[in-house]
Amino acid sequence: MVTITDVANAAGVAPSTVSYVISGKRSISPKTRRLVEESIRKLGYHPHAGARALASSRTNVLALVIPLRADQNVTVVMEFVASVALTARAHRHDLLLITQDEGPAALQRVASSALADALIMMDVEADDPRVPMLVALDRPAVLIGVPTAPTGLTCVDLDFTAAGSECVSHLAKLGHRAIALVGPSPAVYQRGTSYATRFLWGFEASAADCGVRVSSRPCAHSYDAVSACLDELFESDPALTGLVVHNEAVLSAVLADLGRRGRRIPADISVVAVCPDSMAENHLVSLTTVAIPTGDLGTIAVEMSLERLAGRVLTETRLIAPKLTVRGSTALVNPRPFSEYFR
Amino acid sequence: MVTITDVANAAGVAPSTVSYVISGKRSISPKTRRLVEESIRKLGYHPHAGARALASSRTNVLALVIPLRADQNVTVVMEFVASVALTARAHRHDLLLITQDEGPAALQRVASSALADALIMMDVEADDPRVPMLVALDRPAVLIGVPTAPTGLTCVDLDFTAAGSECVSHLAKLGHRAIALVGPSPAVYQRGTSYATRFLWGFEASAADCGVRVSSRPCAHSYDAVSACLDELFESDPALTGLVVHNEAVLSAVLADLGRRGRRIPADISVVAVCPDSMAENHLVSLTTVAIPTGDLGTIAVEMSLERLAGRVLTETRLIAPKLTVRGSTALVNPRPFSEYFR
DNA sequence: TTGAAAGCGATACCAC
DNA sequence: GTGGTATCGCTTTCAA
Repeated sequence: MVTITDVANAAGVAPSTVSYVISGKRSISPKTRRLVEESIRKLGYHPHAGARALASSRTNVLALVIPLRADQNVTVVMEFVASVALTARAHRHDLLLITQDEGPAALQRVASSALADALIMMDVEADDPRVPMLVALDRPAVLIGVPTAPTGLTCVDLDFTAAGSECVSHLAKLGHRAIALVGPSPAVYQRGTSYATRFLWGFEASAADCGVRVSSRPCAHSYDAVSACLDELFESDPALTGLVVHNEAVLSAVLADLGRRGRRIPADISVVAVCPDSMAENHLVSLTTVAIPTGDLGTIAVEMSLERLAGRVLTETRLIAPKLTVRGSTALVNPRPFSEYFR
Repeated sequence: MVTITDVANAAGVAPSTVSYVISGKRSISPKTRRLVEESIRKLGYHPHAGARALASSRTNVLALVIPLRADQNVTVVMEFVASVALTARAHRHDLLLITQDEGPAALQRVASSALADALIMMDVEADDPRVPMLVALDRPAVLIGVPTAPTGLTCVDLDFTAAGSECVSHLAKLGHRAIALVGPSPAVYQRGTSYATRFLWGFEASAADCGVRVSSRPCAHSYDAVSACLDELFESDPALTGLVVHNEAVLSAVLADLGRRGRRIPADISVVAVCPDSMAENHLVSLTTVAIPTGDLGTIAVEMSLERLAGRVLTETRLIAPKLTVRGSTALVNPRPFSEYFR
């Protein structure tokens, strides 16, 4: 193993000088710098992470806590992980992956054993037992999502309330007067994962404002569940012409089932999907979406963590404004045949 | 911060004794053990990971290198990550996530700076530049996938050749005589990711054996690409009655497009999907699959890494036998109307 | 602008 | 069965 002393010897300087060349924490003569940098390259020196952590109480590692549920939207999680990983690396940090199922104890463990400098946690539930733990910990933490009581933690998320409104008002502007929501799986609501409820608030509030009739159902991810969900929605409001799908996992099943029912998109029914933009073109119809900005969320989460690590305390809940992109799955409402209204 | 000395003082023993209680590397009297364990609990002691790594040259961290491409099968990656994470934790190890785009240098960095004890790498390409790097490193490495020259590295993967055969022979047994393969995206073939070619070998070899006619096309993940791909396949062989889809990302698009063409599954066309079993029920039709055993692969990869860390050298390429599960998307070939054969 | 040396918090060897 | 202590490789204070 190549140590800092090896480098120092090769360059004919003291170990501390090598350390300062690397950290840039004091001025170094150009000549010394060149000498040291060359030795580093020549020897292929990489500082020992453990030794560094021990001496500096900085690991340069961020811990990311992710959900591993099957009923979960995999794409969102993956894109988010990607974004966090890339941003972290851009700031010379590495990523430690923690799975949610380990619960609060894992956070404790990671923080107390100095495995990471800061924690980023996805998929926060309303009354999440990990939140008080995070607060008790001495490390900076950033939440993706908004718990009932953020108690000083930094949060970042899509403004799901605004997103819900946006979906309804877009459809309302196109003349739709009966709209339904295919929501996340029942389990998501049961856990009180806040984005589900926040979206629903916006959805319903906007419905009142726009004077449209709305209904909604959670929806599990099996095809049968999707089919049953649509059955119920159409039954409760046969005049439905607009559908909002806030459940990435069932998107293609919803589209397939609408096809099976002979409902053409967007001629018979308009569909707005809440999902990452990267999914918009993978279906039979190019989808009008309200984007889940996975990339931005990841980047911001990392940058907020680093801000806090740098001592800048920002007790902030940052909600990102939704962006709706019109594509091929929404259109002006199609006046229905006379007969359908009076049967 | 609670240190080992704090615990030692609280228990009235030497720090080394605490260390030995924790590691179990020498016998301890029941009384001392109880005393120490109590102090540990009471103080909430967690050993400092960096200090431990420095002293023992073990980090208890595994590095996992994953691909982040959009054209990639997200579900497979996620399930695999989950399995690796869980197995690692079960063996008291943590997981450091490395993204593939950082290339060979990242592996070098992680190994040389002692960030992890061993490396697990997914999505290995035939002539992967990271493989020689991995060989040069002093750390154990396990590959998911099989490069052209494993040069002593431990590899584990589904036996994709056998999987390809299995798909064909299942369909052949049902009487299908014209079968097509919707393959991974062209990019996967271009990169020489070996599972694609291995599957194709098995697919074509078995076709010869079973006396069936086969054709195949790679397929990108946009709906348009899927549609074009099916166009070509049906054009090159209008009598097609069996379809094998070795591309999880386009599965639902394929099914949707078959629907659009008026081909019923399995009445008009049988479909075998190569994907994790967890995806079998999410579609309009319950899918006959050859499972990608993400869970097993992850578990085995971790256990092999730990074996090598324990000094047991197993220069082994382990291929897992495919398992085909019959569900609702394959059926006995449907004799086509006379007219279709002669038009 | 540079060097010497005292820790950081564990592990594991050597004694007893 | 237990304790003392050198050691791991780096950072950072103090001194020059």
